[in-house]
Amino acid sequence: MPLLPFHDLQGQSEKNEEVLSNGLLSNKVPISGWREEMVYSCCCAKIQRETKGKPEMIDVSKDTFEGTVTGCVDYQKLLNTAQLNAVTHLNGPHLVIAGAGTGKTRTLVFRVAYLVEQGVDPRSILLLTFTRKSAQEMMHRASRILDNRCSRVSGGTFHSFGNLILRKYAGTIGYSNSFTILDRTDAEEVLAMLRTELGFHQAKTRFPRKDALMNVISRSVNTGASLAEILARQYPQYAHHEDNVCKLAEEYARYKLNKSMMDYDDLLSNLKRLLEEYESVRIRLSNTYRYIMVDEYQDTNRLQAKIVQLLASEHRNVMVVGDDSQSIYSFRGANFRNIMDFPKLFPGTTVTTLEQNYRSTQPILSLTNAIISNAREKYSKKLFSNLPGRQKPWYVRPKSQFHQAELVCRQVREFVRNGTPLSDIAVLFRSGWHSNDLEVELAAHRIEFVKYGGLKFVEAAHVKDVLAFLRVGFNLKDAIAWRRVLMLLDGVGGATANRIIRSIVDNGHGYDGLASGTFSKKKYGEALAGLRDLIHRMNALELDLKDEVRMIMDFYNPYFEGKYEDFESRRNDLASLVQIAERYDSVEKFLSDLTIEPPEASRGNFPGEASRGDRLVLSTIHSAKGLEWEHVFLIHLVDGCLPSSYSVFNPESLEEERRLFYVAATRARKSLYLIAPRIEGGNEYTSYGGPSRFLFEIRDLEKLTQRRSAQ
DNA sequence: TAGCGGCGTTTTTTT
DNA sequence: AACGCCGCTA
Repeated sequence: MPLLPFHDLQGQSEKNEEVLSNGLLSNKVPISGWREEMVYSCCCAKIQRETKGKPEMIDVSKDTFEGTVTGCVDYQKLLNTAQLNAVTHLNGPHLVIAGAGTGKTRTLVFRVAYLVEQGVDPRSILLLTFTRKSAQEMMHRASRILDNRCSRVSGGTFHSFGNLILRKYAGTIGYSNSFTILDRTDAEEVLAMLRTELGFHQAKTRFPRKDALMNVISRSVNTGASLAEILARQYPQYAHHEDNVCKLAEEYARYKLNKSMMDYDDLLSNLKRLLEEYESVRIRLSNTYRYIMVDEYQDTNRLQAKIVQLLASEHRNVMVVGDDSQSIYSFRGANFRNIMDFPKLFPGTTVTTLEQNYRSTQPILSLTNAIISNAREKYSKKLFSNLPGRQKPWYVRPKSQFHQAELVCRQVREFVRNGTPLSDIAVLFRSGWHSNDLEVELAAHRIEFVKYGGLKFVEAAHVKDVLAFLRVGFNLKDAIAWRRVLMLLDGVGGATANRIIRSIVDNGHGYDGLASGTFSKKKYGEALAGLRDLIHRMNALELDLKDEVRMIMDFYNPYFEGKYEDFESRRNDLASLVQIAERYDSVEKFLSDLTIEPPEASRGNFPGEASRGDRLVLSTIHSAKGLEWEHVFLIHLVDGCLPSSYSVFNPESLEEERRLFYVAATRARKSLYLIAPRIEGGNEYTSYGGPSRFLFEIRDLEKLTQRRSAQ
């Protein structure tokens, strides 16, 4: 079953529960749960509880607690002073600066429980997190501390929240509520089309490429800076195209509105516009969500901050949590200074700083402190740990990438032999493809793994093909999906696709435009008729989504086999897609979820059930955010990889690369491997070969790490 | 004019 | 693996 992140409050207030204007419930409903009957015996990792007479062991190592049979959660015993201070903060703005591993999530989880225990309606708590998964996990953990009421908290990402609200209020801002969502590639495609249509591509001097255009426009939306400013700062070589870039941006906005499409940024900017321009909506939403919490606040941008401010306008109950040292999303317009500006946005903010680390041993912490101490700008926190363990991080320099892979495989096996589950070991790297050679080696050693980050399976061409069929059925005007579908047909290229789309969308013929006389005589006429038939069948009946997808697969199959040489291996992804579709009953939710919050595993891993097994974790550092493992390998610690060669000419992005290194190293609980292979084949631009400059700059590297030969 | 296949280049990170 | 560029063919 798809876990839908938000519970919608409107009209759902339950009997016996009246939500008062302060967000508290007037009647506390007696909880029917295990809490009253549990017999507990608490130890470090497990407690035994008894539900209706059946004993059951549950692992609460992350949220160990000692409840009393009748009473409440004993917060004082379970939290340190700083955490307790944040958790029991009730009203007004509050900022939590939480260093890596200091119990940030734990604090949020307990605060949810605390609020609920104080009688706050869980549905009026809005928990905005970086991924849907972390929201779910937090609610789950809160449910275990208190009871099931906690699972009714509203939670998810800014984008999914935007989608939820906009599906309801699209009409208010002049949009159709059956809008489709463009992912990054789709959005760039639109820009490329418009650029050609406006004739900008044949300018005397080179006009920006589609990805650069998207960067500029997106950055402007997310930071509030003008296109001109961003062009001047980031792309001075295109500054003279300013007028046309502005025209293109306007055209792009108009196009999306006309065609009922929103890109990722629109989910935020339209939400902001809705809240800003329609007071009654703002008041209603603000009264619905009386307690707002934002996780990973260091990675939010100005637009998101503004949304939080508007949502909180009626009560100012906002708690944000973050760590400026872990800000790694500046390419999305985030700025670590945002977190420091929070008190300015909300005068009267109180602050808690969490400094005791509960994750890593002191030797690991000493190294990570040394890494971040080289940051140009930071707000000082001094992390300390009381965890036992004297093992220093290892520093290894294998002879080649191959030796690096060998080393990891061997060491992983060793850990497994000593009883560590594979899933408690991770290999982290800067870019998706850095693990390519390792993946081959792992397969040879028969070590199973899941990979996070890099090319996601929803981004694979064949999966996008299938989704495009659903999209044109859902939103007739989705020209990008039309293009994709039409160009599958023999004899149809970009130009013909455009003509057909014009007939469907602009001439108002609708789906019957596919069968118009001009096209039916062409060699693709028959294929078009088949397509029209498919869409009619899809939309006419009350079909299950699953059946729609099956029909699409049947139609698509011959094109699929013709288009991809390796179609046999790609078929797995399509099977996964069908599996996921089975969990949904609405096309809209299926499409939105896949676009906004796709299954996080990459292509080739079966998303969903299959990924639950005990597997080694491979992940980009970005995707490893917020997670931790017993043993962590950091591979490709080579200049040009980390820091990325793209960042080395810009001091600010270089600083961010250092924070990335810091985030990666702070994921480890017991052991950490820094691996810097000698890499052949670098050029003067990438400057591959040497160990990362971030290693050289650590003053006591020799003391803080142990050298180890790769053999 | 449009479609299409071949070839070389290039890969940051993500909602 | 995907994109841009080029030249061949209908």
